[in-house]
Amino acid sequence: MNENYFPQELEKRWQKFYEENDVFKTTDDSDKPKYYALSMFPYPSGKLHMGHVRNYTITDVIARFKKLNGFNVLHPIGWDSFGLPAENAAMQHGANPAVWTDENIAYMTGQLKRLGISYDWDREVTTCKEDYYRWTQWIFLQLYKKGLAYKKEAAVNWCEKCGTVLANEQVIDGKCWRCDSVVEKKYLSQWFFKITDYAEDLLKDLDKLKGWGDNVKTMQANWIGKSQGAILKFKVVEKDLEIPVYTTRPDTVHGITYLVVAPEYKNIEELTTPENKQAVEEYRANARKLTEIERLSTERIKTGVPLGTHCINPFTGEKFPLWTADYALVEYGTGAVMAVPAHDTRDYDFAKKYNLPIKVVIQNSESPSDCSESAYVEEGVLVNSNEFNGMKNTEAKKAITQKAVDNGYGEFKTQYRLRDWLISRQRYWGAPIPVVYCDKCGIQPVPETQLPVRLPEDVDFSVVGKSPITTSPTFQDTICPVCGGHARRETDTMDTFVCSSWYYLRYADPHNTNLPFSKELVNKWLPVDQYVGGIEHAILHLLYSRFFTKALRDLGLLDFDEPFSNLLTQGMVLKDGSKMSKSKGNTVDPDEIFENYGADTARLFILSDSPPARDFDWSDAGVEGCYKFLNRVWKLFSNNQEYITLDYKLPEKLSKENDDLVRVVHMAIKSITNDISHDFQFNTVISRYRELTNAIYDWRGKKTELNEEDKAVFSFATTSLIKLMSPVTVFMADEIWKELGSETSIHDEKWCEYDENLAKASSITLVVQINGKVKDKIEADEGLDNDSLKEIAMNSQKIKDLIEGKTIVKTIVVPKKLVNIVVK
RNA sequence: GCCCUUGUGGCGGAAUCGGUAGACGCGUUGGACUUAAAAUCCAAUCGGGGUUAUCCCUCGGUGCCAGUUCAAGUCUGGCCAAGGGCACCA
Repeated sequence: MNENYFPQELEKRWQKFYEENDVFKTTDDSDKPKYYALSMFPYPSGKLHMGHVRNYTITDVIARFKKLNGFNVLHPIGWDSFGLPAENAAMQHGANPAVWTDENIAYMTGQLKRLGISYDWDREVTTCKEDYYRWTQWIFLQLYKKGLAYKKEAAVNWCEKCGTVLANEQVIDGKCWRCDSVVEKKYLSQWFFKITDYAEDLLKDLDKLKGWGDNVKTMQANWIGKSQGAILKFKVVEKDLEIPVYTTRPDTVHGITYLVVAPEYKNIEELTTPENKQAVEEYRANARKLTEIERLSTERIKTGVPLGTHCINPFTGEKFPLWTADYALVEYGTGAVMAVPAHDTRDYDFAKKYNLPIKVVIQNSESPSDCSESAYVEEGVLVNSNEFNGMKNTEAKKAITQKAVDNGYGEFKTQYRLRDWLISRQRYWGAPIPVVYCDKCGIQPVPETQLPVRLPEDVDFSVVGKSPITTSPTFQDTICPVCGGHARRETDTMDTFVCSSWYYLRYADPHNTNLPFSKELVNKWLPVDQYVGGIEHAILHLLYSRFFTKALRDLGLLDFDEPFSNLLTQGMVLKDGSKMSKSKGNTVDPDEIFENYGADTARLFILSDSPPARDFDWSDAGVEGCYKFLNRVWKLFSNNQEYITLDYKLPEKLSKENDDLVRVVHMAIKSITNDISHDFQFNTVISRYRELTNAIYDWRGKKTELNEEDKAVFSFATTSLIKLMSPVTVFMADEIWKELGSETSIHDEKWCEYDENLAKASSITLVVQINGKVKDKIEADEGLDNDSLKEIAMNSQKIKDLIEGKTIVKTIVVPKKLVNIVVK
């Protein structure tokens, strides 16, 4: 064994060995219980960054730990490989996106292997390959048949820079999630998935996700945005029309003083009188020009114009005017709002500005407000509300809605904020949407037998302002599957989030050529036992995947409701207090770390300083410290190889110091096992490695000669240490194991077991408190009962002096730990 | 405005049940080895005060203010700050 640790040489050797011997292959037929560990698959951007390293190392340690504990572990990887960067690179360098993507995948695959992640590469899934995207298209067709995929004209989010539409989830603060440019509204006919059909399911089933953090669950709940209220219908005086509004405050219905429709409201022209037409047209044109950001700004002063027409309040018979204002949103509720200025702050501001009446209908009985200064939005009792006067407003919500239901001008209504998922993209590098447009038959799905609809290669990537796919001379012209006549292919491709919404299912059955996956295999491996990835996917990917799982369940393709039982959202990797990014120039290249210190040091360090869920601050000194520690472990073995054997036998009876070391080992096994299995607290796991190493060094330092008993104890301690470290420092562990004479890999060993009786010190430190303050510490035997502990405490000279002349009120004894004497 | 998360030394962070606050590491300081440096090893390291025959004693201390308790980083109530999410959603 080399005296010194040379990770560069040994890691390369082991990597080659693992690859040649296919050691991480997972079989479907095993008696062992299954465990599915999954990292969010990467976009093949070119190189791994430290966030990847952290993500994959965490999952790898979990996978390896489960394998050592007797599970049949599925730990796959793949590539989320459709998307804009490949296309942009193609435009800039004239390269084909497929070639660019393949090169990146090849390089990053090499990095993952260097990092020592135990993937079953046989199950690798690449979303841009035909054998994958044909099934993405197939799933689209199943959703289409079920009515869950549809095309409609709508105001959609348009990113000019990316040249495509975006889903609501991809618009962050009015800006594109990818390129940060301001998003505009456009009216376009686009493909949607009907995720809103699952709004209630997606919300309700969050309760089933015990293994998810509350932060992610509340983010999803907020996004789904359920609210309960009523639809109330108001007759228009001047026209034979009815305007339905959605409200969560039917209790305030007697306080309506005007009604607002959105500028894009469908009947707005009909509702406008000739005298008001010009002003309304101008207002609407203006509203159209505003960006989403301007329009949604809460600081902006509310504006609007009257339409000239009126509605009747069926509860009071009162007539009130109709207005249009852009604070009413066409896409939420019915696009119309009943305005109760007295009890809604937005309506209040608007009414003040335009001198509209304010009518109080809810009051706090103790301190009535006339709403001359501000709206009263708290709970209270109804006034000016006919038969409902005196009723609590919480009860009135129900009673008033019921009256509307009974009289045919209203209904109870649950409303969600969630919108349908816009999946069309006007881009080349994605899975083509498998439909054609026939001049006679209209929209027709491509028959399953004709899948995949291949991406054309005869395209011009240099075009500006349209998708390269439209430049193909061969792609668009096709034949209608129904009538055989001329048809055009859809040129939009699918959002890459469609591809990533089912990849975790494909891993269960990656080579299936008849179906995306067999029901049997997907039910066997899923749900994912542990999913690990970044918090940035809290809504996007995780919500879409949950939707897909539910939709595929309803299609009869699988039998579970939720795809991911446990979710670990890892924190960001920071350097100097901010997120590592190329623009800030504070990135650390994993290759450099592999080169200088080896992958084991990288793995150890990325787990060592923070718990996985928290942000991790990269420090060069920390890397150095981990490298030193590995050297220390290495030397423990290289300097003592002659005393360490794998087939040692611990004698029954041990000397005191040997017994102590054995106990330290058992304690380490216990705490490491607990820390990994409970919260994946790898930072404390690594602390235990260091403590155990320190304890072994201390023990060794006291011995010049080792007798047979010593050698057995030393062997037990050192081999336990390296086994405990093996999920983290994978190469070093295998190398040392081999040097110790093993024919088989340390990764095929069983996890260390501990004896509860030995996993504690042979003596205890009895803490003696007076009035809750520590006054003395006394070494005592481990097995003493409470009375004996009390006696020991009372016999302490120090304690005797301190309680001299005082009255003992009572004495509390915590078994094996503490005596507290309460004195006056 | 609403919701979630987090507040512990110079720093990252430990601390099953309420029971020794600061494990482990980084950094710093001192020492050993060395011609010297690096590496390595040893020791010290929350703050104030006392005594300094360096071993103790004592007080304070986990964002702030109260409370419960023999005992609170941990439980309860009320605040404050930071990070994140949602938001003219009717």
